[in-house]
Amino acid sequence: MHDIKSIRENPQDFDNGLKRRGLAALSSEILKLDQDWRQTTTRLQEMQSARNDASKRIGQAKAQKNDAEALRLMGEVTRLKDEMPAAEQRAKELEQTINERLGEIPNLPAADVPDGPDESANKEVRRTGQPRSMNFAAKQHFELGEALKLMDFEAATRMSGARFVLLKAQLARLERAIGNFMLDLHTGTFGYQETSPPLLVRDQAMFGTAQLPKFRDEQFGTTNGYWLIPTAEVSLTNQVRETILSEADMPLRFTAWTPCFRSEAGAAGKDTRGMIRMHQFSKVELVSITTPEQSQAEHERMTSCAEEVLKRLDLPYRTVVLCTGDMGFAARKTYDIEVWLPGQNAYREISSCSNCGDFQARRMEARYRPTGDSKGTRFVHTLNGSGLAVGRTLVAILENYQQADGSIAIPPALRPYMGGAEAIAAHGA
RNA sequence: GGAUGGGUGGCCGAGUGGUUGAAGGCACCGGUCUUGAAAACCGGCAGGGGUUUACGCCCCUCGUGAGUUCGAAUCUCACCCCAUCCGCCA
Repeated sequence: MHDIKSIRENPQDFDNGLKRRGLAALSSEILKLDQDWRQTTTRLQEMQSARNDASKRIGQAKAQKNDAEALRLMGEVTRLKDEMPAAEQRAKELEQTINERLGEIPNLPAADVPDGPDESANKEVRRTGQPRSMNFAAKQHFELGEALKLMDFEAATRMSGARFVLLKAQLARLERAIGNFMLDLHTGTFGYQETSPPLLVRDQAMFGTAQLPKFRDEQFGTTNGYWLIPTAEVSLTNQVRETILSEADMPLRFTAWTPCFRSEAGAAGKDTRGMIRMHQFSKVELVSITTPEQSQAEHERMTSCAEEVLKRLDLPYRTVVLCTGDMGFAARKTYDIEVWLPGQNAYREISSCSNCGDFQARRMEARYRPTGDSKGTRFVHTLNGSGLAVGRTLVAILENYQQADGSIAIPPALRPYMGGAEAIAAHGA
């Protein structure tokens, strides 16, 4: 949500930001509504003030038994009140319209975000690790998983339809190992607080992190008004909704390993094979709540925390900064981390780390009180990142650690979580 | 699902029609005292918005929205949320 005051003060900056995102200018339309609202409000407040004043004097007149004066004042108030309802209604309508419009406008890109229309304009900022050379043709993860008889798309489809998968035995355990490994790293080494949050949330929470109102179609909802979280970002970030924190509390760092649910509306035909794009997947999420001064450094830190997972798993990856046209709705700047998938011969997104600035905080009313200042509050900054997508990490391990015979080596960092096993043996071996 | 109780400032908690935006406590900020800290004491301290060059002035907010009234945190209605007990249940 944008600050109407900053639009008033810098309409040109606002429109420029939208333009960088490929959107039309909106400031003049918004400001026209705003001006109308302010005029209406000022007029209404004058009437309210006059009414309050007269009411007070009625009380005084009655106390002094001056019934004539009281009666006269009552008449005055009655006359005043004739005009008030219309102004009240008008002000309310305008306010609602403005809020609806503002709620559907995405965050503005940070100054150092490269301009561009789509992912082709994203900029690689670093490349880490070398794709392993294989003396055989690399297979894709679903070929490997199905050959192992441990990845069952058919059974999943029979009960749930497309975009679901059922993992078995060593692969099911591998998923658990990955999740545990990531949580241990982020809590133990990086100081994130492990959290086990609700997976069903209300409208307000989804509005807070900006899945609503614009992306309703991409969510799963229950028949009685709950939403299934599309990412733990929703639950973790909304922890601070409608609160006023102390500056000393920050930064707050939370992590959670949860299932995520996405309808994948609009993704028809994309990534239909395999488990790259599922209706349900698990992810370890990182969320930080910071002061405005801290958020930029925290963004770099968070990205490096996510990267560390890939380093420890010895998976090659590259980090890109998304261009203005490819960023998500709430982000002011985003790094994507893309892991190398030899079976696809491509880098594929495995993490997305975003600094949302105060955009979500405004929607959630998440504020803090600066130290040494007992008066006044400021909005916090919120950041979120995958640390990492667990399903896609499993995909990456399968493809990068595949052996000629179809078995999968287990990365050393995960072996303690796999009962010491060094490989997932080929079926029938 | 049934029954009851309840939603007040950062937190706890008074307050049932009239200068109450709200006692008291805690927290926080400033000060006195102290070698320093703590304690004690003194003072300050809700949020949002409009308007103003500024000082300031004004409006709104006691879950939300309607209503009664000259006037509502206080009365009425609807809704939302929370708690407890019962039922069901992992």
